[in-house]
Amino acid sequence: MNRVRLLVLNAALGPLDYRLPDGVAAPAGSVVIAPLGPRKVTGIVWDEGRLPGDAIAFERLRPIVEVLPVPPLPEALRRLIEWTADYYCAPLASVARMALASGGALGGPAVMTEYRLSGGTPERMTAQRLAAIEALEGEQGTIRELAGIAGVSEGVLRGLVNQGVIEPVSVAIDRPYDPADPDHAPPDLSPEQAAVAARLVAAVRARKFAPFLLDGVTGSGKTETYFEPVAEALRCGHQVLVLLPEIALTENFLARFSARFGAAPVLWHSSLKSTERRRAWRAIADGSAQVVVGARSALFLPYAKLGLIVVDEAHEVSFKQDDGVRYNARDVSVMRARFEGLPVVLASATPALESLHMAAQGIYEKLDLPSRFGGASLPQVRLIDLTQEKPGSQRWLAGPLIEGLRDRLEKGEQSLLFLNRRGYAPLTLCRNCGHRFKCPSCSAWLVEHRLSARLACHHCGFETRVPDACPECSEGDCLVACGPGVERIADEVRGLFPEARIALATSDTLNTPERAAQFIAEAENKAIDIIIGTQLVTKGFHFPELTLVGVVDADLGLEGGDLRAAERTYSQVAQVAGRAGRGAKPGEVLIQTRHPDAPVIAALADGDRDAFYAAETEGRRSAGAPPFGRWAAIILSSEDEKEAREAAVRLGDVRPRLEDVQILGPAPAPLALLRGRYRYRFLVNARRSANLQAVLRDWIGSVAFAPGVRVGVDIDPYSFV
DNA sequence: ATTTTGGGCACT
DNA sequence: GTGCCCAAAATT
Repeated sequence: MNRVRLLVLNAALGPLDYRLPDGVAAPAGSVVIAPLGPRKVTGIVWDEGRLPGDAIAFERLRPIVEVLPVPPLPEALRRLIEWTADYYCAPLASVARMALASGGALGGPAVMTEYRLSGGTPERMTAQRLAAIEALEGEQGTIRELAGIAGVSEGVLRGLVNQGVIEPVSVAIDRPYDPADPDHAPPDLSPEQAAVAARLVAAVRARKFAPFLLDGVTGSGKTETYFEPVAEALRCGHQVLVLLPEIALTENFLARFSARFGAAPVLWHSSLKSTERRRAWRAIADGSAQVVVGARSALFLPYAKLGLIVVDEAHEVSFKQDDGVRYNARDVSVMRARFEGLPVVLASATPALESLHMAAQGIYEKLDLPSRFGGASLPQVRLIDLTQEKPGSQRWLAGPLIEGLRDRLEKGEQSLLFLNRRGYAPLTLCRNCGHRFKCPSCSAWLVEHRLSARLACHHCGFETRVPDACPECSEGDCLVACGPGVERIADEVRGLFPEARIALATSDTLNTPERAAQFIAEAENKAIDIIIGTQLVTKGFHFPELTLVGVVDADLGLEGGDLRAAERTYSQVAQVAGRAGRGAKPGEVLIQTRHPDAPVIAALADGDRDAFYAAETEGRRSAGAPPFGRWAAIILSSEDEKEAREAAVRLGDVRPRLEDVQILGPAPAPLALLRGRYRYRFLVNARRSANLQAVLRDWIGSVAFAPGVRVGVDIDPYSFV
């Protein structure tokens, strides 16, 4: 019986049965077009018996329209899609959509028409035609290209096409990628690196599930080390996926990759143009893309013959996707490796507590790189107690930090100031009436950006010009900036050291690969004295002349009190501190704080990572937080405040009463208004004995919500907004 | 999600 | 009866 069950790519529809026309084959995983009412939808043929649904009489089934000319999604990927949907309480269709992330690639190889001589002769020969025929011997290209080669007009060639002297040929638009050579430039590894590399190379050869935690201090050469198993996978003819947290700033990584393998990797990220996306998707699906370097969305692509996954900077919170399907690419990577039977390497200088716990349990194999490459030493860390060393009014740099900057300027060395706050000031108010500038569709202040003369909401992208007068009281020249952003710190540094060459490094200033490359080139050529940056500068950079790192406000990340605040602060500061002293000269790190005794800050000062992890582990254990228990957030949102509140109350009324699941809420979410939607939140804490997902599905499924209400489930939430 | 259907209601 | 609006049902 040629009946197939389709997973249609529409989150609101269940699985649907169709008929396969006689003579049409569509094994599980095939991507097809099916009729749905008057429309057509894309669907994936799913394994028999794995999608629930009542069998419809065969006579009533409509036939599939078309089987698309792409390889069927492999079995391991189908299992991964099922696991992800189940674990993160997301619709299967939403997860499957991520695998088919390129609509354009599904239509088959994109072709264009080129032309070449057919060997015939025209009825009427002219001088120009003769010249063209002689010049084009052995050439092939578009009419425009051939006209250029032959030195005749396009009209002459079109005439020859009409005569059949020049014939059209279809060629694929998507050119193959340059091949990567595993033996292009083998590195000179330290014995420590070589031992780790050898272990990983052996795992690649074995080609079975093997999770590794590569724990290496900043500057230990993790990248060069994991390039060796990448090379081995290439020798075996397998594909490699390298996940990076921020694809925006990969210049440094790409340069190192090209130097090692003699070719650029295949890139995958959300801002690929549709033609690049199609080319990459097809190469990934047919196996010709050897090494894919991508953001988290590259994880669900249909690799034809994957042999290794590397998650670099695996502790990074940006691996947690917070819109659409809320998955953690670090965790899903391990699951993909399990379904595919592959080694997976989680690399980090400050691993997530969960990862260390898995290693301690023997589930992950831990590989250590405890010393810096080339004999460089780890930087000296010193705290500046802001309650003792007070910066001036409307100033944010304390005396010792200013002295440190002056010292480096005099020695011709570089400094880096880190503050994780874009813009000039996080809050603007009117001195006259106290009006505060607030986003119209979020409960958040507007952040002043002087470089663009705008007030911007960092949550929804709302922007407005900085007004001349207060919109509330109409008083002119009355706006006051409150608090510092990196732009304001740059102003302060400029005032202190007018002669210093200063660079702002934020997602606003380094928003294109060209600008990022230029920044890196200038920093490497010592054309910059002081770098002032956000989050963006905490990872990946290697500037040998950088000897001072100043953390402007180490307490910033501790505010808000979310579950991972301490860990995030620790890894952020440790990572940015790791930028110092990577060359021959030793580095120094100055951390400004109002809480020098807080366990995180003290651990950073002492360089005592184990103490921090031990304290954090105990905190997590007593809070029932991962890895000892599990958290989930449920967000109910609606454009109508009352509708959202009523939905939350109704859900709260039918909450399950279970011994091992505790439910807090509903309460207005920390961002009670986001992008024009009012939000209420439940927090769910479950012991490991509970089947958290099943409890949530039953609970939420028992309530019928108003049409305007959206229900979002966030398993293992990171962002608590 | 998108399209079709059908009920209720005002108007001719 | 007819047109119109909105909610509910169906889509395989």
